[in-house]
Amino acid sequence: MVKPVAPDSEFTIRELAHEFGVTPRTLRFYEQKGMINPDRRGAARIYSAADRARVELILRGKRVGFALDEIKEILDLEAIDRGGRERLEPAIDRFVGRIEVLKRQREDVERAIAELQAGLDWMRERLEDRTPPDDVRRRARAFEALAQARLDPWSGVSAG
Amino acid sequence: MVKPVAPDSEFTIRELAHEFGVTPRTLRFYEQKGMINPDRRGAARIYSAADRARVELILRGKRVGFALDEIKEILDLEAIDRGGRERLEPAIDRFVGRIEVLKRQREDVERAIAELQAGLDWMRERLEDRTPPDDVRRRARAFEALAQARLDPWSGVSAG
DNA sequence: TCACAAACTTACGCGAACGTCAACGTCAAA
DNA sequence: TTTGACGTTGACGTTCGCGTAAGTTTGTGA
Repeated sequence: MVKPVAPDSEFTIRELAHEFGVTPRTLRFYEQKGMINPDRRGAARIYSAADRARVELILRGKRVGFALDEIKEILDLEAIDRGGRERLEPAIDRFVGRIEVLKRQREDVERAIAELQAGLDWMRERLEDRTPPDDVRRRARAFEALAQARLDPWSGVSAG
Repeated sequence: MVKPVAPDSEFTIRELAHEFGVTPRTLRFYEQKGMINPDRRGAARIYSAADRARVELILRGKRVGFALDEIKEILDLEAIDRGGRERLEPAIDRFVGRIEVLKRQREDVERAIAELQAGLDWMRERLEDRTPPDDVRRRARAFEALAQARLDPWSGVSAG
């Protein structure tokens, strides 16, 4: 899925944009924000394998919900490293924080998948014009309750 | 983490907003978009347990990257159901699509966690003023390469 | 040498998701 | 009765992540 490329590879802006399914404008925008800085051949941008890798990380970062500024911070690890201990320590803290956010995100994604799957099963039963079997009903209960904007009395409420 | 509440619970806008870490303005905004419609006591909004559950789903949907309009569609499952087959089928397709997106996202999150963890280990070794051990170096290699914006010749490139 | 595609810069625009006033109503405590 | 705290409805402002011209330059093939 992620093609490895030779480290001496070079790409035009259009090539790279097309590969990642974005527009050239997007890559220029990232550059303007200081997230990448490709070499120039004349005025034209020429992207290296490292630039390509950075773009890849930027886009994955976006997909998991990070803002561009946050991704930039991650990419600036090099500068942090050269800055010595006083810059390294808070950076470590922020990294730890980000990882925690991601772990929560992982749970959210799991739950969202389960919820959509429950709704999906329910809809499919309806499509077959059947009354959903009990297990499907159970899994879809929360979803159905949401859809109907009402709750059965105390259904599924565990004490505590 | 997610408190279950009695189905006859009621909440003011401020209570609910505070519980979920948003502002009242946010809840009014969702209502204006037709995603919730709490009862009124006079002019004041009064939120039920079902409303609360919907808000919960909205916010989780947001965290996993759905747009509000998409979340609205999910919440409108009831209307879809009452719409009969011709509305149900395309809705099922979109649900399937959303689930696929989420599964890809799950992979992205895993990779992002691994990357940040690699970067973190690397930084911690630097902080200890030690040369990171080989395994850490290996895991952090891609990250370090990004940070330094250069790549060792053909490192880790599996022929393909 | 000319044409033409593809790059460039500059700059304004836009939709999403709220924030932030402003101006007003309501209700309980002092 | 006045003072707040909390609620309401507009309506405009803001930030993010680019889209979209407009006009210019650069490079390559005929």
